[in-house]
Amino acid sequence: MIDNLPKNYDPKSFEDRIYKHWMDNGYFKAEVNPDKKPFSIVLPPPNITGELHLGHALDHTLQDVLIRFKRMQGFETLWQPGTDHASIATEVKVVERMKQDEGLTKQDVGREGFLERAWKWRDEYGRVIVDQMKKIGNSCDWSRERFTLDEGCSKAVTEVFIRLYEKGLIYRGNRIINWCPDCKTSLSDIEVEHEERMGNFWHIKYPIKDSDEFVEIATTRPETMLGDTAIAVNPEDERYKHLIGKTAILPLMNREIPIIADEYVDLEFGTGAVKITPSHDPNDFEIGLRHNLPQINVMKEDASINSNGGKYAGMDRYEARKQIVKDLEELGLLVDIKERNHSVGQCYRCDTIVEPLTSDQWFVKMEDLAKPAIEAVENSKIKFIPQRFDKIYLHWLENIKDWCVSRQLWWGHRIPAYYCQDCDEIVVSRETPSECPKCGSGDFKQDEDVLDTWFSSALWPFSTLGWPEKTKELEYFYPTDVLVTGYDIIFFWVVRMAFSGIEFMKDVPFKHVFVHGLVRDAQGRKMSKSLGNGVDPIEIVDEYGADALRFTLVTGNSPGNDIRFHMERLDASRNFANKLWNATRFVLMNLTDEEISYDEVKTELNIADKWIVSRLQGVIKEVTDNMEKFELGLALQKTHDFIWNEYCDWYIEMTKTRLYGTDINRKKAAQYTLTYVLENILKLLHPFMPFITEEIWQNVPGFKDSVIIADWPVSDEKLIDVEIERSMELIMDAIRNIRNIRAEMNVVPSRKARLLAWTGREDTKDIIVKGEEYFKSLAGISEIEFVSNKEEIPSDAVAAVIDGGELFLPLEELIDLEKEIERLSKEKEKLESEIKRVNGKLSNKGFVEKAPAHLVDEERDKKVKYEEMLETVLERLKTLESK
RNA sequence: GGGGAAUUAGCUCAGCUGGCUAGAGUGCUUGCUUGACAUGCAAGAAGUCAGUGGUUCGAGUCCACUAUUUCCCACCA
Repeated sequence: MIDNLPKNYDPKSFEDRIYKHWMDNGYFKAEVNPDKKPFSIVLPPPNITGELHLGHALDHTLQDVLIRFKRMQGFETLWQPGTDHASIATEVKVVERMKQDEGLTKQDVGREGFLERAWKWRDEYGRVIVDQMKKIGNSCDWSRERFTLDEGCSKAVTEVFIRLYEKGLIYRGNRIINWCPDCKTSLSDIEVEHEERMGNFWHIKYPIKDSDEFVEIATTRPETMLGDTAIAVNPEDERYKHLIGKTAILPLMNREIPIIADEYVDLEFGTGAVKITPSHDPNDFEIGLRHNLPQINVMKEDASINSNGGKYAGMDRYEARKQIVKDLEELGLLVDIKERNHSVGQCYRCDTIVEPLTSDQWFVKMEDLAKPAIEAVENSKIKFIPQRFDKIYLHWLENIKDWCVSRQLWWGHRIPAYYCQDCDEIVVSRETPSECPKCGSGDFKQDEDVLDTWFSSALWPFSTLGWPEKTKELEYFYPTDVLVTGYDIIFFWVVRMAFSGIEFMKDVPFKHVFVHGLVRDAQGRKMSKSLGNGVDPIEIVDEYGADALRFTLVTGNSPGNDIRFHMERLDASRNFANKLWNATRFVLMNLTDEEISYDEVKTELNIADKWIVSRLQGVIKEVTDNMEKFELGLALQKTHDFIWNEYCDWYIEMTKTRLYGTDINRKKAAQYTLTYVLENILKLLHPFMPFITEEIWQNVPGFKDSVIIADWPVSDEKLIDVEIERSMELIMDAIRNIRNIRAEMNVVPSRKARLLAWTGREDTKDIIVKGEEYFKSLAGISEIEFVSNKEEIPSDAVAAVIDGGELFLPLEELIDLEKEIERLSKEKEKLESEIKRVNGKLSNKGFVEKAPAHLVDEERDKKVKYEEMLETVLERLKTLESK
């Protein structure tokens, strides 16, 4: 007897120790190894803005499962970890902290002072994040940890910027962009979140010059009228045709603006006349270009009105709006105020309402880059799982616009563009240029702006492997095998990695994109700080263990779908861990140090041994298939069911008589099989529940090294025995039947009963003989007696009808006739409905002719079986009712 | 305006390419201190697979429409 495990599963007592064991042995380390096939995943680098949440835990668990699976399969696995500097998000946080702790602003401390604080922040949170990932069990190669703002990544960013610039794919221009007045930076289109809101639609009339006429326009943002430079109408609009070419007077500013015709204007919408503000509306901007209209920007960087706004200069944009409406009203130019639902753009980091405005920015030209990225998905070089996401990806890329990549921030990669202070020349270069190619001046100033944070994450799959150097890692591990990420960052990240990888590596960055959903709270709401409904994964690990958390996240989750997180499910997961723990304890308590070989026991293996071994092979095959197809939830569910229902509930119980018996050979067969199956169970479960499987593994004598590096099991066809499985099904079915009778008849568990078996077929008899010991140990049977003539059965016995026979329990005084009739009637109804169903199928000519032969045969077999059983039941009912 | 997803037991969800009597966890009912586990064991009740059509020998699964919920995308001022 080996008794080295405590009675209850206590993850805290071993998880940290196990993780250290893995680290000390270098099991996570990836090497370039030409003798092995590579398998690589890059971790979506978590933002250093804070601590990890359940969404990360899900994302990381899925990756760890895949990596561990492949590692066991013998691949050279690289899970490349790292963190993201998250330019704008982190800058917002650092600014907040600075204000709170020191009462200082960015301007107070200056660029250098700010960056100093930001790096401090990064050191702090970078460490926290890594610690949290370790707690969850992630087997990343920590020796390769990277940061998007480290030296290597920065070098890659500069290189990419320069190469794109030289290719003409990056340009600087004055365009309309999204401006966040709070972060005081430009934003790309996807960094703006649109929300429907109720707002006002102000109808304003503009006087026509040299006329008594007015033209009425409608706007949701009256303050932008300060920058109006035209009025546009549809050229086909009969109402306004006569005004085209005339001049209107812009109220409040008293500026003369032309009335122009443009197809863009919708006759049906609003008044059919549109005020044109090229500097503050993307459509107006386009119209302005078409008609050579001047651009008048009326806002400062905090969105207050600038000197172009006349008497409103200095006012906040909403204050100005109020005043403008009031002034218009006083002038009698405000015609109407209507309520209207319209969409408002907000900054994705601070929720401030974004202003579109014209500004000098850097852009990436997207058309040429998008094309091959579209093709990569179209011809399946990149496959989305589930597939439906390729539509989303394609739609986005097909409608892509140029990407504004400059940000008026400090925390990030500074743009490698230098401006000659003596002429207007721009030089894009790896380092500060010494001489202006145009005027010869040596006086340069680097662009103040930094790059969009996604510019650097786009390079992650190759920048982390050493690009632009031609490293052996890059050669060996690129392209990565699968990218695991949430659907919410397909646009931000997946798309950009795709076109960057294709452009600079001439190959896709990943072959599969395994998409998961968001983790929501029990009510289905997004977890967020402001709602206070976030769950800290580390608290869960402390309370339930990392394995229970991982189990909870993987089960009940299918690709691409959100999951609701119910704390109660953690109990179930923990209970499963405890179950496995105790099953192992049972096995260990019944082992000796002596090693048992297969040859020693092979002639002693009985029906139960052969059954569980056969079933194991089936499970191995199915689970492996599921894993290969990214069906991780299914794989885990099947492993769980096998362990609990088949191994624990049936097989372990079936070994007890032999383990407690005196026949040493029979005992050894059970010990051998228990151990063999346990070993395989631990392997199958390890990717999902790495800690408990490792802890158990190392406590079983004879299990070599660590389960983390054990070979993934391969299903052995030779060990699959359909006949045995069928026999065992019959025995288990009979046992359930007897248990059911005993429960319904309220037979006390301690009361053993004789079993009288009548069998119509020889094979059924054989099976019952083989299962005799299990009827005794699992169904409370004292002895089995076969009868050839039903007349010998006492009339007060209770019957269980099985395939090919009838089992009688003579319970004498305990029998409740009515109850027994009721029970059998239920049985009868069930059989009748089954027979009806089977007959329906078999009498259908189409089914018999077109369905696969084995299915038809199966139905025929069933028909015979059920009809036999029904006959027996009817007979029995007749006997009872005559009493 | 366009696109996607969801709708299966009281609750939370699986159900992969159409083929056993539709499953699990949890909750519920009943009985168990059975020498691994009460974080457990055994037995049980519980489903019109949202609705309507269609394809098929066969539909929870495929197609169309409808309803409800939900997410994403979009420049209608």
